[in-house]
Amino acid sequence: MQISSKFTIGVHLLAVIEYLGEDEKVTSNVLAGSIGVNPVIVRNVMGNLKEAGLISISQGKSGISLTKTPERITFYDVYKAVDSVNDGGLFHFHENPNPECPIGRNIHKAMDSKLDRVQKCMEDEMKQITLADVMADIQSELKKSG
Amino acid sequence: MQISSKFTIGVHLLAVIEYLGEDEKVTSNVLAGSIGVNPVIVRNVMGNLKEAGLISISQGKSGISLTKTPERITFYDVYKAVDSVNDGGLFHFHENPNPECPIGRNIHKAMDSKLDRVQKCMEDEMKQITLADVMADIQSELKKSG
DNA sequence: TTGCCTGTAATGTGGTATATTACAGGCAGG
DNA sequence: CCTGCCTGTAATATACCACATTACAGGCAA
Repeated sequence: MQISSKFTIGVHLLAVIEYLGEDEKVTSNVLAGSIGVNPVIVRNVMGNLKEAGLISISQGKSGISLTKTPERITFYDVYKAVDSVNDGGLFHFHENPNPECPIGRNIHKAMDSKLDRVQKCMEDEMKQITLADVMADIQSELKKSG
Repeated sequence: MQISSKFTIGVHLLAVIEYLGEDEKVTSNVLAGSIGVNPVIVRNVMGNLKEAGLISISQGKSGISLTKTPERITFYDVYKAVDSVNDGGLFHFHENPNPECPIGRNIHKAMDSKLDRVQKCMEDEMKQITLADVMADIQSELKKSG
């Protein structure tokens, strides 16, 4: 299993908006071209990011733009915005443990808090990484390879 | 997306072995009965755990038993044993970023190390949680509700 | 008012998780 | 020795989900 590519698509999308945003009109087709996925996927992710208040969308000259500075947009923001992990949580628990069995009856209670702890740890780490970090790495790559 | 239930099945399975192991012969059918999944799934997970050196399997009186104490079996051990996350990593990266685009050309390099960091953080947390912790919670639940 | 752009629905498709059946091989215990 | 349960594993079915694709309605801008 893997976390949906909507997450990396979301980050990519924000990076392009930040990079081109000032000079060029950014549309879902431009974004789809850079990301290499269907424009409809982009529009859906765009919608998620807009709902989450990370971008604003207009059809005017500006097109799509960030509502915050890259320093204030974290991986966690994007991850939550695009619903990378559904309500059931990161871990898929087997659904029919046997209530007749002492273990089966209690395994959920015994494990849930621990799994939450693991998931929260991952999410906290995502809060530490920002779009600005990604932009910095991209800039340094661009400087290297021209 | 979610991490395969093979992981929680694996932990459940180990818990049952630890709980019944001394008194009763534990077979894949017994385990499947407690876990509520098909015996073949159990046998596959059993195979994974055996390869990882967490359990030993015999057809004798003892049936299946742990090779380590519960204190020395971590969530991470089980997670790795059952291949919860495939080689591509926890995050599914979109596969065709456009090399013509300065962002598309560098997004992978810019994000990969950060995503690895997040995944590693999760895995490190899993190393902190042992089968003994789960058994303790189950025991305390059993004490409560009889 | 014309044209691009977004929003969204409907449908297709491939991949993956789990279930299920079937059967070969092996060790255990009588 | 041989019978029977148990493991290991392959083959197949099914259901679900991610992503692709087409289509079209509505809106804002020039």
